[in-house]
Amino acid sequence: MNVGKLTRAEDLRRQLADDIVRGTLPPGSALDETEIAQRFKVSRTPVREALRQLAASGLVESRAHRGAVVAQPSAQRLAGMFEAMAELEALCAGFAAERMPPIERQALQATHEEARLVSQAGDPDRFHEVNERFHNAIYAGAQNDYIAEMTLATRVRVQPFRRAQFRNLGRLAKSHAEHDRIVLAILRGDRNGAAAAMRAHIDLARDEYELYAVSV
Amino acid sequence: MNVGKLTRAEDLRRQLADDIVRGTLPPGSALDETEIAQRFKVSRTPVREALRQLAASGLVESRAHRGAVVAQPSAQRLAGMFEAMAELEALCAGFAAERMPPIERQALQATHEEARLVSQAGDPDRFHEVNERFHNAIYAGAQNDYIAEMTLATRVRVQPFRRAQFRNLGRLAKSHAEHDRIVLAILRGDRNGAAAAMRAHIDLARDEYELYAVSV
DNA sequence: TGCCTGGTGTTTGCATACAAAGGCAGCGTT
DNA sequence: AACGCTGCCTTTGTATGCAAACACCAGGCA
Repeated sequence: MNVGKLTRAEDLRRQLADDIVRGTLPPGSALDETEIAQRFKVSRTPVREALRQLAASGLVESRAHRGAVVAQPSAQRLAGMFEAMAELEALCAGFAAERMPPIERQALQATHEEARLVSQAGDPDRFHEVNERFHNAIYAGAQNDYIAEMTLATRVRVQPFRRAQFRNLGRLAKSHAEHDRIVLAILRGDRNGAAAAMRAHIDLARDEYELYAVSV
Repeated sequence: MNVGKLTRAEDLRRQLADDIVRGTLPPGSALDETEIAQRFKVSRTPVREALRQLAASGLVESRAHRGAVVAQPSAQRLAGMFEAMAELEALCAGFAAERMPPIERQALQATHEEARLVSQAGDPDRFHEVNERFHNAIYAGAQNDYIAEMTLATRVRVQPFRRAQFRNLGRLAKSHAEHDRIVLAILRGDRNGAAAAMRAHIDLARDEYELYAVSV
């Protein structure tokens, strides 16, 4: 159960965060301390600590004496989170265009190429994984760990609301075409171009989400 | 002791965060659970919860079985935090230029005017307070709560390292002159101008910090 | 009939006791 | 004399029990 050197609370935190991000625990789900404790065969203490940390990171909302639920932001707040993500990712892309060392540029190109193959194969889950690596490579390329962490955290918090995104047919190919423009701009050191291309990419992803959301 | 409706853990979190931000607990200070519990006359449980939350917010660092200390970022990471702050504040200022409703614009002007008087009076503590209100008004003006929170959180995390900033002589007057350019750009709806002015303002504040830091 | 009030039940918040993991010091060995 | 090992001690991690707060329901009063 508690493998390795991880503490139980840390283990729970990861597990719950994963369930939230992957959609197993959809927004609004109640998180009962006792129930979780029994399910994971631990006492309430580490469960409480895990929930506190998740609340601090924004994935769950908890109010005193009234329990915790998976965060369910308003439409307005969600729009704000998408906007923040667009700006942060654009910032990372812009910095990456200026600062990314040659080796990382090559790795980015390789990941991008890998994504092309996967998108042609039409495998949504695998594309999702490569897509994450692609964006992470750009965060790292910005050469600013603090900004990279903020950007990743925002992506994680938005993730529960863009689940079935790549299920949607031509999205894979379109996404890859947008990535293409981003990569070219970064490789040619064009900060403004990279930022603009990334902003456009995220905005399109948001639009896809909205199309999906209204149809649910 | 536990006045109002606040829970003990929440109370402790605020108190400790305040002590860290105000410099009472300088970076690197050890945070012993038992010692804090005795000092505040509570058990270790709420102390642990408070420390966990502070760790999640980045103000303290804690490693399993090895205790918690007030966060002490490397010079490189601190530089990254300053850069992030500059970009986030610039983003807020740019959005504010486009989106701020008339009433908030008037309030911003009023705060700015108040700061002028205080800077002429040469009262560092009071200027610090008005300065915070000024920046908060711009965060709010961006009309995006998520971005506003991120920006404020970054400011808070950097705060322990810019303490004695306004002690330094002519900094008050210079700061107010920079604010002037920011306010003018926002009022004329000049997004790029506002962002650029704010970025310059934060960069100068960072430079002042570096001057101060090397002399310690 | 509708609203307020009081009681009860369920859930969270806190305290205390115990377990376990690291760090350190002292001793022995090389 | 220096290095490594072992055992203790300090500190954190977890469990459990109790207290307190909120929500819901029932009963009475307007």
